[in-house]
Amino acid sequence: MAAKPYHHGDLERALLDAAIDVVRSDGIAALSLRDLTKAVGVTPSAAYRHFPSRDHVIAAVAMLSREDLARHMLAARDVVPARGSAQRRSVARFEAIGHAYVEFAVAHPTVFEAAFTACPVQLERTEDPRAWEVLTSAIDEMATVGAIPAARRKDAPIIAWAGVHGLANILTGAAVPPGMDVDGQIAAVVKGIYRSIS
Amino acid sequence: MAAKPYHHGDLERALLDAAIDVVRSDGIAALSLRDLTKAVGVTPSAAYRHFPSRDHVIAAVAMLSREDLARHMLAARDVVPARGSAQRRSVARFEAIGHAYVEFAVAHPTVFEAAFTACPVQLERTEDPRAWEVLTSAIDEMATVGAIPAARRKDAPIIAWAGVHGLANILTGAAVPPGMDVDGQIAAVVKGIYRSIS
DNA sequence: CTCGTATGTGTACGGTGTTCACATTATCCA
DNA sequence: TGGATAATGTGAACACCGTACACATACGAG
Repeated sequence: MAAKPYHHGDLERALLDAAIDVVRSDGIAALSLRDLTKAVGVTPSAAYRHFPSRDHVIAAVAMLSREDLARHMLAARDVVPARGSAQRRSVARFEAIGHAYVEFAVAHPTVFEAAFTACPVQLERTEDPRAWEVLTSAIDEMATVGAIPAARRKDAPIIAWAGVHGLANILTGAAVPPGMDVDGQIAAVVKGIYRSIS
Repeated sequence: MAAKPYHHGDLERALLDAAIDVVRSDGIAALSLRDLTKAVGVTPSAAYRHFPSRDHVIAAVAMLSREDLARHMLAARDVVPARGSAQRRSVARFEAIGHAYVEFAVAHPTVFEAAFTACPVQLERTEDPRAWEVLTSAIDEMATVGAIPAARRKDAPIIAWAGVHGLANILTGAAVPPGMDVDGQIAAVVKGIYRSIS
């Protein structure tokens, strides 16, 4: 094995992995190109062979974080038991998705923050799962099965999205008193959303 | 008049004003101490006589932005006509507050972003209006007048807050298609919130 | 009037993103 | 197989940033 090959092999992937580590532990604001390249054992300039600017790597980890969130939602949805009526089951799947959204944010606040960070650079989107589509498809399920009235179907996605996204932002914000019943508030909001669209 | 007095007079206020201007035009991320002090006509070090660090001025403009938002909500609430039943009126005031919250975010996205920016420094709060209290007091109004059932009063604040805050975050985020009916979505969410808590 | 204190200046340090000429390695084509 | 050519990493440099510290200046109380 060569002690230090001149070429790294897959520097882009290594930089993104290091970036995700930084985001997980210290948040997206602590992301520095120089630290990343140092962690990977490479010169700062080397990063520019793979990313046009720091904003582009931020955009990349934001997209990866969003996919991570979407995967958590899918996993939570697919784990609800297939018992009960079709209506009750579709509602249970929808509520599982809502819980997963907020719980992911509470469990990994820095990743959630990174996922929706406002970055001046836009990335062409991939084919990976997106949270919005997971949520709307669950709503479509409820609609076709009759768990929510057809008249509510049009506004249901934005109502549901706003509810879970808002709660997630609030709970990941600074001022969350230690004694607060987080699970209770999540349940209240998710139930409230269903009440609003049914 | 002295051309350039050695002492500025009220540098703290001047720095905050300049900071608010920067946030309004370029967002909180573009806030630089050196730019601020240059705009005011003073040396960078001078800022440290009034703020311990850049994070403290960010925290200060965040607080000012939140107060700005709260004032908009109050103004919108106090402008609803005093006609109709007490119940209808309390609901109209509540809905006006919700609309004002989201519309402020859409009209001044950079200020809204600054208002809820996660800053590592905490400021002791002032006696100025706070959005959360404006919203909960409107809910209390509805409850005492009978516009919403007493059983829903406990969870109503977090449901309402999550809804408007989430929608505001979504609409100020990057991907808002140009043809989207923003006003329609605001109305849908505000109506949905009331449906959820009534 | 004088002295202490508040406020602004000048200079400097370490860190950052970014650029560019150059060195090195991989790849492909004759 | 060998040699051009593209891909990738290096090193030094630039401009900018937040911050610290010694010093200069102005205000206010006694």
